[in-house]
Amino acid sequence: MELIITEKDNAARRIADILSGGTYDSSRENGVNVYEWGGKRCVGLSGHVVGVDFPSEYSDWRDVEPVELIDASIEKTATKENIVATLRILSRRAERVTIATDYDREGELIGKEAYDIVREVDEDVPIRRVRFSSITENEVQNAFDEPDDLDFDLAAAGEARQIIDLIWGAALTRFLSLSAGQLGNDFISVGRVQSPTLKLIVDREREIQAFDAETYWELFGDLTKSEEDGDSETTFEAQYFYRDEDDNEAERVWEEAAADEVYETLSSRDTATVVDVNRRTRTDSPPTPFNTTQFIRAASAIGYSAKRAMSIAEDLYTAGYMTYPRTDNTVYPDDLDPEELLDDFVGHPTLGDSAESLLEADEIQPTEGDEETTDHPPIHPTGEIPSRGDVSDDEWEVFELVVRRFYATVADAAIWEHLKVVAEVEDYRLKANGKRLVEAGYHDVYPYFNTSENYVPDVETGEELALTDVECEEKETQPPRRYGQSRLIETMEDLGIGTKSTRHNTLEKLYDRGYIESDPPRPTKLAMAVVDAAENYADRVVSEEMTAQLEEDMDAIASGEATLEDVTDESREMLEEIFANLADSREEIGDHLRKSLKDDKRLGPCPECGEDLLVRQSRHGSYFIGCDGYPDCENTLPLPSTGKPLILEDECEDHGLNEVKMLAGRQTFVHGCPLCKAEDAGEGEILGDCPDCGDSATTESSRDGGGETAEHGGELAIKTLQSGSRLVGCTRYPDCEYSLPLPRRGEIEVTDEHCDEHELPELVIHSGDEPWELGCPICNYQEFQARESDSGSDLETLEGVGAKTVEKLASAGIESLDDLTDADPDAVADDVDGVSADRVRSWQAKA
DNA sequence: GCAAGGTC
Repeated sequence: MELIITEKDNAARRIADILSGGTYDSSRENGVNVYEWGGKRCVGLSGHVVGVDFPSEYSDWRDVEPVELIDASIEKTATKENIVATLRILSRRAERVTIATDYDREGELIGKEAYDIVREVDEDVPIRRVRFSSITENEVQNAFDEPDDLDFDLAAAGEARQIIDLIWGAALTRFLSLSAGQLGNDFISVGRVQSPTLKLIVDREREIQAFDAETYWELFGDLTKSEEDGDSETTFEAQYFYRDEDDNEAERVWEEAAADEVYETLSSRDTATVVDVNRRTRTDSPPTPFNTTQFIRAASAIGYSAKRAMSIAEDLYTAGYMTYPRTDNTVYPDDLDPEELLDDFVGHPTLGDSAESLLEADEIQPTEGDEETTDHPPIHPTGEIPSRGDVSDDEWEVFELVVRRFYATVADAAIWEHLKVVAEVEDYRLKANGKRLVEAGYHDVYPYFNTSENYVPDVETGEELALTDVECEEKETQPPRRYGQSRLIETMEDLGIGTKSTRHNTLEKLYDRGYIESDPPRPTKLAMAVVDAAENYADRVVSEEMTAQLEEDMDAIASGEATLEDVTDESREMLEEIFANLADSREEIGDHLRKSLKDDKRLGPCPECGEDLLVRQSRHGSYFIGCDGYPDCENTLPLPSTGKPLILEDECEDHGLNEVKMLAGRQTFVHGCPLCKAEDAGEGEILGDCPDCGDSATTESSRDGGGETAEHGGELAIKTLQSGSRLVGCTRYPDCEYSLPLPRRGEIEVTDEHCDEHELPELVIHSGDEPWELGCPICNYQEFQARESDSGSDLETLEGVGAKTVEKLASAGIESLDDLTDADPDAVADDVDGVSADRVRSWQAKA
């Protein structure tokens, strides 16, 4: 029996299909698909099925000095146990093993990992390697006709990367996290790829912060050509320009006096003389085939985030509509026949016309990009077309983009005609740039690029044009723009950091770690501090140089010029040096990081004590705003219970607090100034005297001869607790614990109507469509208690048991705590929907 | 609970 191992299930199935001529049987072992035919079995891994890590004695961050990780041993452990187990079982019965993982460095390492697993089971079984760059009949057959051996040097190059990434990443991450006391979920991470990416964002932010706007002026005027018939005329806009010291054309005038002078001259005249007409045609070549980065860029131009674009591409790939979405290749393989692929679209209601028009060309010659790799073909449609009902609108839109990009790569160039007209008024010149799309070429089949024209009429040198509407606009230079996600991914590719499969994930990681926010991403104070610290003490890890050097070293290992040990030893030494310098600065770095973490949570001054108001999280995970002066100042403000708060740059004019946005995926919304919101919600509003300790109560007790509490008379106010729940409580809390419950959601309106009995205002809750009249909070609470005692059940005294659950339990014959303690938990779980046996046991324990 | 790289 021959065992064929591929990198992923999808590849296993397609190879089985090709080699068996479609006659394979499939079965599942340990949840892993196995394809079988004529003495062969084919199984797909899921990328890496083993990973590197330190032995368990290093796993407690506080017990281990980060520097110790540098020389710690490194283990390989199974990360996909079911797949590893399946591989072991299948290897036992194999007489030959063929490794058919992807044809790139990481594929070689994944192949080596499979090799090691097979070797543990069988020392002697022959193991060979096949390589193909696309899973097509030809390529796969050829690869299996000419099998090769695993390239252990290439795999070792990949292993060196794993080791270096782990040691540097883990040691520095732990150092920063420990120095700032940020453990658990909020650790401060550093890595060879994420940190240089973060530095890109931080550097741009520094430029923006250091930017000083400068004022300049630009002048415009309308030129009009009257046609010969005298009836029609054409007006177009022209802009003033001059020659700067380097003899380049410049439009911006930096001095107001100079701008005024030009303005005066231009507006005093009503004609301008054409002094130059320049006409040229420009060829606009069709775009090259999609690699991952260019695909993400194009998808982002039509509104998809990098993450969303990749996720849709993944789905379309799995469904068989397009090729593998993770590729660096921009050159179609020889065995892609463009005509054949176009044929697949002929007759399609929306995609057919373009395909048919492309097929009319005499010769079809696809464009090529600069990068030709062996791993996968550029992203292109497979020729399988989903029906509109099979895919979502988003999926269809992305699919159409991929199809049309393929169309574009086999289409003709477009031709533009540019017409530049220069007209003179005394010594001042005005220019107009016209452009016209003469041949639409590929734009006809790929409508994603801007093809807007700017019409400038045909004029001749010496012609007089009417000059009107001269304007002088005062403008300011703008700071550089933040990188957008797709621009970042492109820049990462240019710098050689990350891979086609990981770049978009790296951005997600930076969001998750609290380093960047919003889109385009803006770095947090923490991010600025982390980059600062790394620049000062470990600048290698925030520089793309580290990757460039690593690539060189990996090439040396792959070619046999160096060994894995040479490279990793040298890397360890460099990190040792870094730690030698870090040792004395631990506290200083920690202080800076901690301060920055606080800055990221700061909203502004507390209105009660002047310290800072900070976003905090309760033990239950809900967010609220608390004062940095706590426990001296107990001021808190509520935040909505949905989403994660993001502090915006905008400040509230009334309170000087930053506004807050709640991030909750599609339900994201701007909450605004939390103090305004709290005031709107009636927060802190005094409703009346406290019945337990207020004036009216005191009056009664004074009749009894007491009365010493008169000056401390408590009042009832609306309060929001840290957990987000609201209540009417006494202002003398904690001395007086009187409280009444309020609903968790909705805005509370305090009306002018008062309850006769309790002299408290009636409340109305606004949530959803219908306002709900809660009435006097005391009456409301009394009614609630009455209902509860009516239900006659003591079950509701259990934590987490509401009226609905009581009803459900009653229908199963459980009407009291006694019934519950006698019941069999499993039987209750069977009878009552949404109640587990464990939950019943926990009730029984409490009861 | 660390990295980056595969894959889902």
